[in-house]
Amino acid sequence: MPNSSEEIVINKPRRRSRIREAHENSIIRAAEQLFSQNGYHGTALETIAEKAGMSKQNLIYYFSSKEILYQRVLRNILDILIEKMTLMDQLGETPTEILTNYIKSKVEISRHYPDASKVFAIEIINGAPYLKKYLQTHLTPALEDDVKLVEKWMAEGVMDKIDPYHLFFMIWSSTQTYADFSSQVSLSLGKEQLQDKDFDNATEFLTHLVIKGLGMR
Amino acid sequence: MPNSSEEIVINKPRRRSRIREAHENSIIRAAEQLFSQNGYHGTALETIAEKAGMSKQNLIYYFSSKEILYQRVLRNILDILIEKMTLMDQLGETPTEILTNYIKSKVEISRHYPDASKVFAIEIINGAPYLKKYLQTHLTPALEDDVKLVEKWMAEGVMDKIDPYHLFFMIWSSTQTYADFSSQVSLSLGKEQLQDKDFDNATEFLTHLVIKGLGMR
DNA sequence: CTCAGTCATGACCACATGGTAAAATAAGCG
DNA sequence: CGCTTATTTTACCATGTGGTCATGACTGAG
Repeated sequence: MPNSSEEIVINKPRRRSRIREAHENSIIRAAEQLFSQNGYHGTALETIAEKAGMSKQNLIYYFSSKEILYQRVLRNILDILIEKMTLMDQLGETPTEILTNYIKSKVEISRHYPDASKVFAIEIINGAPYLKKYLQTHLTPALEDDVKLVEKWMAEGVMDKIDPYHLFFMIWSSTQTYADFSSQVSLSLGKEQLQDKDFDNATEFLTHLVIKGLGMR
Repeated sequence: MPNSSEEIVINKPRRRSRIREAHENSIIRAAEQLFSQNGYHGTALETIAEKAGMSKQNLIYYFSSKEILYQRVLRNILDILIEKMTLMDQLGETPTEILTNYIKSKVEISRHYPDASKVFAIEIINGAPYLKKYLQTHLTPALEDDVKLVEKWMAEGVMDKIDPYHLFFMIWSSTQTYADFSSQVSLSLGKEQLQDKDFDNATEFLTHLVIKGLGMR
């Protein structure tokens, strides 16, 4: 139980000021967008600062180095991805429902966090220098669990016997493509930008393909 | 009709010397690898030159600017991609055979040109600043033809009625992922590097999924 | 009011890097 | 050999940019 207020307040509570919170957010948003368009080295701190509405020096006040800012951007999207990355976390009773919701979740991420998703993708393409360790400790174990679950389903005869790993690779890639390769996708569809309807169509198609392709239901 | 030989030979034939050919090749190889790992801005000309075994100034002698070199790298992989990009070009009599070979071709590209594929991917992620026009004039029309072919198959009842565009997006993304996201894939599989067997498994899985998922055969 | 800590700006610099200019050397060819 | 063209090297520079330093302005709690 807390003591009387004036007691051992050695470390000042130093609450995150509202200004700091707001500015860090706008910096991260700006950084996501610029990093995703021009890459890490192709983006100048001054450009980010400008987009976030402040001076470069002020930006450095909030993020003491470019690398730290970059890692923060990566970390942000990773938290989102990890959270929805596991089959277990999906609502649904039957395997079909679970898989359906899994696909849906991943398309949603592409729809709502396209810039961050692109930064993540580039990082992976570059060989995941910053993320390798984190992926090993967080993503891989979660994937193992999911694989086991799928194998259980296969043993129970509710789906075809296939290589579960490649199933996940396929779902990851074909859902993320609506963020990462959106320029190619929208170009192919003859649109300036992807609409909600397009994401829905994607979800529907992928669900159909996976469920039927695995002989489920 | 040509006159006697010594007359108007203003433009010398100037055949591509063997040295030039060889050096340009090694430069492009080095550039592919470095661009794919560090991006355009993250790669110094001097680093490329070093990897190609020559001085920076000599590299500039062969490629007069960094941008020109980059476009050449892009152009190279694009030519390969475009060549195999169309369903029409696939061998095979039946729709099933054609689709199977299509998937196989695309996985082969990921297997054999991983670096170039990554450079291409990053370019698309960045919004395809250099490629937009080229994609519009070359890729989109080819895709349209393929879509029409698939629609014909659907009309003939040999496959389920689905959105053909998303089918192609799915095939593109899930085959390219074995090049672009190879670091994540190999990490997930617990390997240092992908083996031939992994590519074969991927092909087999994707083929199964697509053929069965579309109700073909 | 005041004053510590937060926020913001201007001046500046070290350094990497793309690119130029010119001179030197090697290769092909009559 | 002698001459032209192709290749390579040496020296150099202009620019962009990440980051430091010192200083000033603002703000809220006591």
